[in-house]
Amino acid sequence: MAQEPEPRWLTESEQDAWRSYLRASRALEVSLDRDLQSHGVGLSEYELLSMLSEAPGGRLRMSTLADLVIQSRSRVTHTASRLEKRGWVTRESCLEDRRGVELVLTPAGRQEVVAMAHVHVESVRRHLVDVMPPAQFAALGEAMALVRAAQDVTSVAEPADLAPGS
Amino acid sequence: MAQEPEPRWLTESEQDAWRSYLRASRALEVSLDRDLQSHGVGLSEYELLSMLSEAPGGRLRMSTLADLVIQSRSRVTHTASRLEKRGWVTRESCLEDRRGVELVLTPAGRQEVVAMAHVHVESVRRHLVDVMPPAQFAALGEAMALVRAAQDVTSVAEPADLAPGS
DNA sequence: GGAATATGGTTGAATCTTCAATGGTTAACC
DNA sequence: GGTTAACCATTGAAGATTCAACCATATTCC
Repeated sequence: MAQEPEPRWLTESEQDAWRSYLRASRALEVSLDRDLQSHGVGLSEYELLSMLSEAPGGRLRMSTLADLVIQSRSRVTHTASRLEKRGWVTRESCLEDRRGVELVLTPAGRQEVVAMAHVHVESVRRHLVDVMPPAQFAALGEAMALVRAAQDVTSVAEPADLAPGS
Repeated sequence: MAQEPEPRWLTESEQDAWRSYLRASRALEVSLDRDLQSHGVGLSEYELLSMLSEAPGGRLRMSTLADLVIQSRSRVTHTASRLEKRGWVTRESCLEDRRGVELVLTPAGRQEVVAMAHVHVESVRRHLVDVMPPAQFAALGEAMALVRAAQDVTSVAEPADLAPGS
């Protein structure tokens, strides 16, 4: 309500770095998506299948999955339904917690993920990993790990208070 | 068609860095989006308005805009229509090239962008810039600039041959 | 034990994005 | 000059995502 104080604008070099990040991350996403289209999935669907394939028994609870891939529960529900139609996953209700549902990778699904992984890893190399020296890529990873860590602390007190002024 | 050669899988540390990137970039997008929701726009809409606000005369051709923000022309058309309904932009047909259309920021639109920018820059600082030392952030920017550059060369011969096997 | 609250997941509608097809304009070619 | 090919932007339908409301089960607290 009060007169807004002038924000701390980015310096020119911060601005440059931020723009580079924004544009590159967008372009990267487009490329990775496009390469996966050969298997009829986008990156976010692949991530989901990929997490499943790494989990013991190829099974994971919906909410765990949602947290892992950073997608809303609703989105995971819808995506799971689509993947189920294709015969790549099935749903099973949890034994311990009957509210829960586990998503299970089918044999056909596993076969597909493997095929996708081949395409995907080459894609990630070509568009990201191999475009810079290994040390630089490692540094990129470390910087992004900091970003991720910062997100956590910021949004711990989040699900409840989404209405700053009400 | 031939037996696929085993792909060059990522090493463990490459894998770690890639995962960090993927998760952090997703989480970051969510946070930046959420902070902008207070003004009823997402990051991609803001980007569009922002580009417009920086352009001389607050005007830019649709296709230029699409390239700048890395979105499909169709998406920009639809988004522009929504922004137009809100009174933040108007369309004007080009004088030189009558195929073209220019999107023009209205005074009301400019006022909004300024308000959004205040929120946005603080958001970018909190979630990204200020979570690491300046030198590290600069390095992040440089790495991403390489990614961006690599995209360009990769997709130069792209619009035509999108069907590898047909 | 039982009410109140929190959690897990789904649903359908609204919204946004993608995709393929289209109309209008300009450039290239012969 | 006129045909052909490219480009710009839009359109509408199909597909994906978000949002709010909902049901079922678990947990908390008295």
